[in-house]
Amino acid sequence: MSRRERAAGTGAALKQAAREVFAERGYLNTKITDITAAAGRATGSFYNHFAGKEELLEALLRDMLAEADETIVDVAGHDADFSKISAIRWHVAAFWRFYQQHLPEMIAVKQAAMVDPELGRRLQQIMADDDAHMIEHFAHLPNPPAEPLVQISAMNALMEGFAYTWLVVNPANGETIPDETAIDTLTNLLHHGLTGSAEPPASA
Amino acid sequence: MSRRERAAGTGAALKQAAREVFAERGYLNTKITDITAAAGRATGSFYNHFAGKEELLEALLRDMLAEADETIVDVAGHDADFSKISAIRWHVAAFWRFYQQHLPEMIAVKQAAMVDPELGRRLQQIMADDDAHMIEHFAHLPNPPAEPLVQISAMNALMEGFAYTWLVVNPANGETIPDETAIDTLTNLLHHGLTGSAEPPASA
DNA sequence: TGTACATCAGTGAACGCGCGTTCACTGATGTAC
DNA sequence: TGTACATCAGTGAACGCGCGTTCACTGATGTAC
Repeated sequence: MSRRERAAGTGAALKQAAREVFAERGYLNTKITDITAAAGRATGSFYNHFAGKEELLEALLRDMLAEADETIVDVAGHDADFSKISAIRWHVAAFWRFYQQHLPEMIAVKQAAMVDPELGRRLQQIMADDDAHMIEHFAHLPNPPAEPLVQISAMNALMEGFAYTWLVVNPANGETIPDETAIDTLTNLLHHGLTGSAEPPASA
Repeated sequence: MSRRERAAGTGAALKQAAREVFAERGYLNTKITDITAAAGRATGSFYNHFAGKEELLEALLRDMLAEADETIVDVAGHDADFSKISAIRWHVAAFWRFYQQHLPEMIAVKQAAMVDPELGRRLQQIMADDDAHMIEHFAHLPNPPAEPLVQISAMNALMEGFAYTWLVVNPANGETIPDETAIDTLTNLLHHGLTGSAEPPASA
């Protein structure tokens, strides 16, 4: 095995170990030695690969976004017309799946941003693309909101907070929710809430 | 000045200083010496009053809840019928005001619970009363939700996340929102979202 | 009311733990000739 | 292909900083007589 391969392997092992340990006890409660121990490496090895915990997190986020960019090719089913409940459900489901797949990163980012506002600001920059994407969707609503950014922040607050509650906090206490219930709940709230819908209730 | 008075004064000064400094740089980033310095006392004085930062936070929360119990007497305008938008608005406005008034505690609790799940669980216990209160409100809806606790968690996620964004994060970047816009946005989303309303859009 | 001792809130320097970070060392891979 | 040296990933003990916590001391209030 070449040096490069070995180093790449250790780097990957550290990242994978970090994901596990972040999911288990959170980002802020994780020590460097927790990560190296979980990866089965010596303490000092960590610094051959990352300048610190924050840089490792940034690497994880880069991986995540790179993967997301690849996956986004299969956007079959994407529909920009948010007046249709199916379009909203599609976005909600995509978000829910993404959050599940990247639970360690979601937890870590939330905790890190809370302690380091500068990081929070940088993340906001990255997410601005998504916001722009959402604004377009809002254009299809029967009565488009006067301040779409406020609507979007509400939408994000709802989805992220709900996902954090039901995919992080409650499971730790043994409470879970079926994916379908979660997606239905969010979809319903957003559909009626955003459209100010005149449709009849979904279920009698 | 008697000893008791002096001690009470220092205790109050420490709590007040903690509130200021929590609001300014957050709970997790606050050192004991930050609090004592802001209160104009010596480091050691802190431990005459609190066993540590967490106990101080608990004292702040007790104060907050005690105050809330007193204030709750003026519940004029309270209406349990959540099918009416005015009832929802009243609750949203009360929440928004409460969050503003207790910003330091809200920030601190959010951060502390994130690092200490046990504290999170205890807070959940305390908030269970509010949830029960909300469930009653849901009974008035035209189509009461099958799982009210899920609805409530969504409602809480939305309100808390939105308040945190617009009262903590965004103001730190110079972005603010008028209270009325915030309350309108939340009210609208919840009203239509919860009722699955058949009412016409609020604004043409 | 006055005096002598006890108690206590407050002080801030010093202590010590936890943990991030470093560094001299090892053994294996890469390179030069 | 073989040998000698260079480089580098990995190791883990040791170092040192930051910060929570302690503690001997001070001066003022409380108590006893």
